[in-house]
Amino acid sequence: MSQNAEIKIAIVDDHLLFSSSLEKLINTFPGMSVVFKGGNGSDLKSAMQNGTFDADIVLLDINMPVMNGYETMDWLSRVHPDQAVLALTMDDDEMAILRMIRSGAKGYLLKDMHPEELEQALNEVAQKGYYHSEQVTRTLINSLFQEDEDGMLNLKENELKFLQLASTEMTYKEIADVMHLSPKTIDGYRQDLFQKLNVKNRVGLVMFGLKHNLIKLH
Amino acid sequence: MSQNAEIKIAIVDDHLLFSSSLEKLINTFPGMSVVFKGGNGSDLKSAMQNGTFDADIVLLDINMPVMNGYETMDWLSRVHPDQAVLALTMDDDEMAILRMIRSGAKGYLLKDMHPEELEQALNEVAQKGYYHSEQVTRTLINSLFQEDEDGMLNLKENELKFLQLASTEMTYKEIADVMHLSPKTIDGYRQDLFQKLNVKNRVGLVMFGLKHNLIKLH
DNA sequence: AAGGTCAAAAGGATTTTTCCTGTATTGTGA
DNA sequence: TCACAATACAGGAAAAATCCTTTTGACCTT
Repeated sequence: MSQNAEIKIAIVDDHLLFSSSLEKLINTFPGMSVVFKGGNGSDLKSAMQNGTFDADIVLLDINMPVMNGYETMDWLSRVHPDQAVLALTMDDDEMAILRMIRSGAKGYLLKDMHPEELEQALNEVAQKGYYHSEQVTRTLINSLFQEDEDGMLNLKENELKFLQLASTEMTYKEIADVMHLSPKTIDGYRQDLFQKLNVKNRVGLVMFGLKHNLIKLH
Repeated sequence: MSQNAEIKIAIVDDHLLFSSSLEKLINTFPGMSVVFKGGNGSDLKSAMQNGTFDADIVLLDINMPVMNGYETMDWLSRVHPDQAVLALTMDDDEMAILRMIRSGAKGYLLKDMHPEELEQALNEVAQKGYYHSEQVTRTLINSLFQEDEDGMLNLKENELKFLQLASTEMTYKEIADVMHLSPKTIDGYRQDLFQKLNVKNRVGLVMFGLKHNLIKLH
């Protein structure tokens, strides 16, 4: 992206009204234009695989159906590690921010930000390669002082799956069946997670999972 | 609002990026313009009490801090019953829709709608006084065939309080203490709610409460 | 080969949740 | 006043969840 060329933006967000509106807004920013809109990660993936895709910056929503922001970010950092991506979401949840940054996002934006800040963010990413708002920076610094926060992110495959099943009405025995594991193993996961996430019971587990977007509201 | 005058729109949404973007979009619709933006119900209330407010249609988000869509709608239908309001939100939750319609909203829009549909909705409300998308209409018709849906809304004071406490890590005995009731009474509430809401256990209760905005994510 | 780590699983016990049925009290309309 | 519904509460028991400690087997390191 040379200094004088237009900055080309892609928007990936399942709320059509939002992405269409955002497109209008961005098109009013000098030197920028929206060249792609998609409703989920799969749309973006298809476009990139078609070869028709050519955006400098991807604005990526986190909460989407089909292929959400995390999955999309993971895929991008594997297949197109140089693609600049700005995560764009409603909540300033600490783990969500950390997870996206870790997966290679160049910045993290909140939907209640000021439009001017968006313009600034897009320009900075185009020039400097990254952008972090005060808000996000504060969150990141915060996390440095929480040594245990680290353990929270690192849920293993099975622990995450269990966590998600724990938010259904299944008994642990039924969860064990579904996961093809012994009820005693499930009990082990449960116990580990209680300690790791600092909760007292299954309800605490569910609330934690929802708060940190590990569980969807079925 | 005469036939040839501009339709004046107010947007109430806590996500500044969204409301600013939406403003740009709406301003591209012929014969419409945004005359007010607010971040929550209180902003709207202040503006209307100042007398400076003059919008034909209010686009009202439901999930907002400080004064949310429900509270705002209730206030509006008391103090300004003739103000046309379109609820605008992310989720197509049945109870949310019913609650807004009941409070007097002229229509219910989803944030993943097509921009053209928004234009159509705004025009219809300006002319006919109401707008209901197929999606919402379907939901409403649906609710007619669910006789018990009504019972869902009608949670008694204590049942609601219990439901909210059930989403904490307290045991039922502790909940009983907090509510100054016998554990056996709490057990009664639990049993009634399980049946009324058609869930199997406490996790189901919590998920139901969250889905229908009876419980907040602490 | 010995030692260490890790995931899966088990034994065994306690607490909590869940279920079903039944009672006492109170207010309310016929 | 009597019947009825609603609410708070109780007894008793089965099922599920929770807790704590150990074992097993696979894999890796030294």
